[in-house]
Amino acid sequence: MEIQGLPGRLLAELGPAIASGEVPEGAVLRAEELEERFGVSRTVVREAVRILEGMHLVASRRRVGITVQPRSDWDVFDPLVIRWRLAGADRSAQLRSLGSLRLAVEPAAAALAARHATDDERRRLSALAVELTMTARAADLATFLRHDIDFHTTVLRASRNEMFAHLGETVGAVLTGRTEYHLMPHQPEPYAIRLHREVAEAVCAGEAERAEQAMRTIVEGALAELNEQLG
Amino acid sequence: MEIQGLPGRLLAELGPAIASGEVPEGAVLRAEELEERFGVSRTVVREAVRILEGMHLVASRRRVGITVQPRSDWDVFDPLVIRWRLAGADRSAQLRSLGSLRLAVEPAAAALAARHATDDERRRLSALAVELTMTARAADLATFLRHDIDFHTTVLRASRNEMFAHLGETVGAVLTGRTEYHLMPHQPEPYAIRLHREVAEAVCAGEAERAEQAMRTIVEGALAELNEQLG
DNA sequence: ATCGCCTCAAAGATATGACGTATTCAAGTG
DNA sequence: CACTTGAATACGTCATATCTTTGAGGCGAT
Repeated sequence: MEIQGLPGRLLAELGPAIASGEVPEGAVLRAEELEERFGVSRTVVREAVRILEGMHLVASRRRVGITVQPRSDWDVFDPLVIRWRLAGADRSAQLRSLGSLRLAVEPAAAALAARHATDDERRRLSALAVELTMTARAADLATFLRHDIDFHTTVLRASRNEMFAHLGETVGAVLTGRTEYHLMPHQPEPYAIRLHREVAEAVCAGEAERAEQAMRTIVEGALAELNEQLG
Repeated sequence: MEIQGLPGRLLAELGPAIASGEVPEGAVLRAEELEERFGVSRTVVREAVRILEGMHLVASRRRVGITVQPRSDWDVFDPLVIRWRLAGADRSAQLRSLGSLRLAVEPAAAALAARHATDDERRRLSALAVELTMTARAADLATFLRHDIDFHTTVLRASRNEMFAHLGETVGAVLTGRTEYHLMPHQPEPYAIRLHREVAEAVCAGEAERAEQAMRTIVEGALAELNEQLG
C-alpha cells in the first residue's frame, strides 16, 4: 500500500513535516539541500517531489525551488495526506471535516447497500455486528476497531458505487485515528453497537430507509462525541 | 493546474489510454519501450510513471515491468482520473457514480452553506442565480455552464468544509462533461433554474433545511435526466 | 515425477556528470 | 524613472554506469 524504495522514505519524512505545518506554507526547499539532508541522489529527490506535487502539497519552479503550497490546494482526499494530517497539528480540524463528509456519505451508502448488497455481504454485516457486540464487552479495543472498520468498509463497498467504496480507506483512517488518539470512550457505547446491528438487519431486510436512518444516527453520535472531546 | 513539462506530455498520453481501457488491466509496459515510443529519457518516463503510480493506475515492479492495476484500485477521486474517464469508454458509469456522490454531498453542503456562508458568498449566489436565468433564456450554453459551475462551487466552498470545497473541481468536471457530450437538454430546464434561485434565497435567508431540499431536487433532477439519456 | 534449491539474467532503482532552459534580480542605459 | 539586457541560479532533461530485486529455468535429491 505504501510507496516503496528510497522515494518512499523521503515521502515519509517530508509528507508529515509539511502536513503537520512544521514546514509552513510558502516555505521553499531546494532539491540539492534535500539530496544532502537525506543522502540520496537527485533521481530519488525528484521522484519524491513529483509525488508531493501530485498531491499539490508542493510546487516546483525553476530558479525558485520547491514551494510548499497553501493548504487549500492540498489534495485532501488522498489517504496519505489524511493520515499525515491526523498525525499532526490540525488533527481536530481534519476529524471535523471528515465527520461532515461521513455524515453525508455513509447514510446514503447504507441506503444503497440495502438495495444492492450481495447475499454474502449481508451475511458478513450480520456477522460483524455480532463480533462488535462481543468485543465491545471484552473491551478489546484493537479487534473492536478492526471489525468496526470492516463493517463500515463493507457497507460502503456494498453500495455498488465505486466512489463510496473508495471512501472506505478514508473512513478506516478516521476510525483508526480516533482510537489511536483516544478520542472515543474506552468502552464502546452499547447504544452505538445496537445501531450497528440495526444497520445490518436493515440491509439484510432490504429496508433502505431504515438502514440510512440508523447509519445517520451512528455518524451523528460519533461527531457529537468528537465535539465533546475537542470542546 | 496541469502537470508541466515532458512528464506532463507522457501523462496526457498514457493516462487517457489507461483510463479509457485502451490499455487493459493487467497489461504490462516496459520503461525502455516508453522511452523509445515517446523519444524521452529514462528520467522523464520514471517521473510520469511515478505519478500514475500515485494514482494507483499502474504499479512498477522489478523484473516484471509497469503493470496496469485493476480499476477498483484506481484513485477515483483524482480530478485527472475523472476527466480521463469521462473522455473515454466508461463515461456513463463514471457519471452515475458521480451523480450518487453529488446526491449525498451537495444537499449537505447547501445546508452548511446556509449556516456558514459569508455575506459575500450569499450575494454571489444570488447574482449567479440571476445570471443563470438570463443565459438560459439566451440558450448560451458556454456561459451558462460557466455560471452553473461557479454556483455549485460557491455553495461547496461556502459550506466551510475543506473536503466539500475540494469536490468543487469534481462537480465542475461532471457539469463540463455532461455539456460537452450533449447529455443534457439543449435548453436548460426552467424548473432547474428556479431551484437554483431557491437555493440562493434559502442560503441568503439562512434556511438550511430549505437549501438542502432545493439542492437535493436539483441533483435528483440531473441524475434522472442522465438515466433517461443513457437508458 | 515432484519438490526444493541454486544460478542467471531481465528489468526496474539509484547514482552521477553534463548540459539545457526558464526565471529572477540587478546593473546599466536612455 | 522606466526599460532593456545580461548573468546567475535552480530546476529540467539526457546519457550512462552500476546496483538490487525477482522471476524462471535448470539441476539434483528424494
